[in-house]
Amino acid sequence: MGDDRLFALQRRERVMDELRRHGAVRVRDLARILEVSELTVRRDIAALAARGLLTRVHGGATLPTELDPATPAVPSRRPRTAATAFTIGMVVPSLDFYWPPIVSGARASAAALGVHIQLRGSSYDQAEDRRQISRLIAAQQVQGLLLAPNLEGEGADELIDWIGNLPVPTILVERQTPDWTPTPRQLEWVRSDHALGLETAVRHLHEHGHRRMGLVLSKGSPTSAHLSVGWQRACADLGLPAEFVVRESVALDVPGHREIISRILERCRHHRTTALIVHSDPDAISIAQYLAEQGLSIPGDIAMVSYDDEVAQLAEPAMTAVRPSKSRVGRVAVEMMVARLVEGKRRPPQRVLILPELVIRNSSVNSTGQLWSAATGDAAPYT
Amino acid sequence: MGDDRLFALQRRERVMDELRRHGAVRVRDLARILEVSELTVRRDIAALAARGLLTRVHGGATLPTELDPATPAVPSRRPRTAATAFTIGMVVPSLDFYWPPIVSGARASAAALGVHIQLRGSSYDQAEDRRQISRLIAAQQVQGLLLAPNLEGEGADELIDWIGNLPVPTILVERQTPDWTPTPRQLEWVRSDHALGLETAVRHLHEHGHRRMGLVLSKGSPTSAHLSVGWQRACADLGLPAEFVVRESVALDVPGHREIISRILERCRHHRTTALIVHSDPDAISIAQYLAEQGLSIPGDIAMVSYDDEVAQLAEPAMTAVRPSKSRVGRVAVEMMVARLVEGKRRPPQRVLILPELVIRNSSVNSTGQLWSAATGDAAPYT
DNA sequence: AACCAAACGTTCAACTTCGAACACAGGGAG
DNA sequence: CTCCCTGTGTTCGAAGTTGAACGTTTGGTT
Repeated sequence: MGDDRLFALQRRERVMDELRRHGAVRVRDLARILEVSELTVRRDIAALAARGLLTRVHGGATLPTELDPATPAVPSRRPRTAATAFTIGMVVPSLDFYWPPIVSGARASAAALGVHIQLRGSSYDQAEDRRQISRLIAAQQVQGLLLAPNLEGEGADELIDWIGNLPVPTILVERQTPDWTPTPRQLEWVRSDHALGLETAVRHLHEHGHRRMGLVLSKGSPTSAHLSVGWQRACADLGLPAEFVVRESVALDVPGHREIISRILERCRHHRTTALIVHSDPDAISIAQYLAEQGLSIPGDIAMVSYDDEVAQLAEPAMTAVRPSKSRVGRVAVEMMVARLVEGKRRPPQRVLILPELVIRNSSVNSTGQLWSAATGDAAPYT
Repeated sequence: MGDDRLFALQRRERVMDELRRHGAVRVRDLARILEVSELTVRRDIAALAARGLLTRVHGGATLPTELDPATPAVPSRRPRTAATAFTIGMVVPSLDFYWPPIVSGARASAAALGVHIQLRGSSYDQAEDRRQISRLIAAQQVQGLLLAPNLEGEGADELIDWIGNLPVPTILVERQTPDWTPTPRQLEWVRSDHALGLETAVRHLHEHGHRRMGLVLSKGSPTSAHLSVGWQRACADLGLPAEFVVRESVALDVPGHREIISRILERCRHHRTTALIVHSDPDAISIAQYLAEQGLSIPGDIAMVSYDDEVAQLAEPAMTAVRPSKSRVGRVAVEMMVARLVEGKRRPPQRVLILPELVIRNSSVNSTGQLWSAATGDAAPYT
């Protein structure tokens, strides 16, 4: 095709381009610029308007607007279900550990917004992640994907690239990409700010006089990396030694957990450590139980803060814990996806951090302090 | 006849905008501002009133009210979630530079959600920030605050602490605190990811073969710090020299801008620089103009990318630009605040990054590339 | 209560834009 | 090669938009 005329589709793309640049376009101007008749331009505009990409006005078109007289004045009752009832695919690495609150938050939000969720469990394995995602795509049933693939190890970059080129929009959940991704659009994500959560714990203990702390991390959890970052940052800021880190699971069901805990306490004595931050409630409870057996008091001899707050309140004494709001992560993920599906490419990519809360109970400050803290808790700035 | 008159729909948007800004409008004033007859304004107002977007009154119109005699007593009106009609205070450092799109995004979102916005202009000065914020608090009229204080220089930490202890919830807009803040709750914020935006520009130029680039930053803009971060990061990742950075404003209204530009081009020649990224469209346009005068072609001799995309499309050639969606920042800020006000303390703090888009025009790749880009644009993952 | 100026609505006219009908060109399938 | 479909252009009556003129209503003032 030797002539420089554009294909219809290209021309419409240019119309949208002009529109985005100027906010409004005039049929007459477009006809001149594109070197086609005004009627053709009108037909283009009509086609684009039919897809809701712009709003027709007498003489041209503007960016889509609520004032569009073509859309019914009062959508009145249900702006919800009318929205073509989206189905969102969700692939999480585990269905019985860490993820249930996230999934349930997502489900609740989906129900409220009138969309469906197709859930797939994967393992913490990239090949399995891909298989599950491919199946969802192949079924042609989902308009968007919430993913939590394994991004550690070798194939991470390639996997990110693959995800970014899937034919439906994707949002990563509890995962973070490098800032810049080589994908057509920058990937979106929503995750808990675990680093900040851990920092909050360290500073809480620091405020109550502790100067030597230890950190016990669950082995093999993707959360550990973030916790480690927060630990380093907090210790650096506060001028604390950051070397006391143990990477061992010590929950009651781990064989040999008593020996590991015993070694940890050995280190505590040696370093004069007065506080421990423990990832995962079961591990914290296990340590608390061992301490009790040894006749050591919490928080008198050792203060403890647990990270996760699933069952921390069941410990004896009730355990101060950092609580990342997992259900909120699921909820925000669904809300973001619905917004993306409704608004399409007009919506710029977003990335959201959900900040964990510190729930102060009795394992970190003695109960008089607890009372005080509860009192001021109620007097917090707003309700 | 370059008809610069607005379309009817745009005019009506302006009417709604004025209305949101002032709470009420007069037919006479609108006719003068919009440069149409009063009759036309009346017709617009009548049309908007018919959709329930405003209430007609003798002489003009006001925001919709239940007292509107035109509306029947049937409560089948819009989704007036405003059972409690929140008022949100907003303090921005400037009312005529950078901030108007953010404010207007916030206003539109507020109107959609049925809340009011009280706007205060400050300067880029902490004392003035405090005064404006204090006034809003003292008036007892606002239930929440969107703030963009100056957090550079001495008193930043103290100011953050002060803000965190205000008696109403606050959200920072286009500002970021240190990760951890010593406030009762961690501060929330929403901001453009300018660093990522700049990184996108660098990588775009890198993809098209440029290996030596320069960065021109507006002097004294709070955005510059972020841009500098993105520049360092991108150059480090790509293995490019990162030393060519100029911190001078070179817009046409800066005295001596020609000398500065001339020195910049001198450096370009010396370093064999083939691409420039320029913060702020006016500065980029100014440089483009100078290049044209010198007989240098864009992008042939020097490729250019502008940062901000306010007027980049008006340059000759139309300028490739990074566009941070400012209106979206305002919109998300209001949505976050309303969510916070509705949900109270149950809602964990959130922090949101809005990612800028790269708008590829003709100053960075030659126009054959444009055709290609338009064609593949249609094949984008989703619509 | 009477009055007046401003605001409003109706009607008509000038002008612009829209779209239906028909004609024509070009590429792909049979 | 022909047929057919899609996309495009021209013409012309229909429909939409705006503003001037003028009579009517409204809100406030004397």
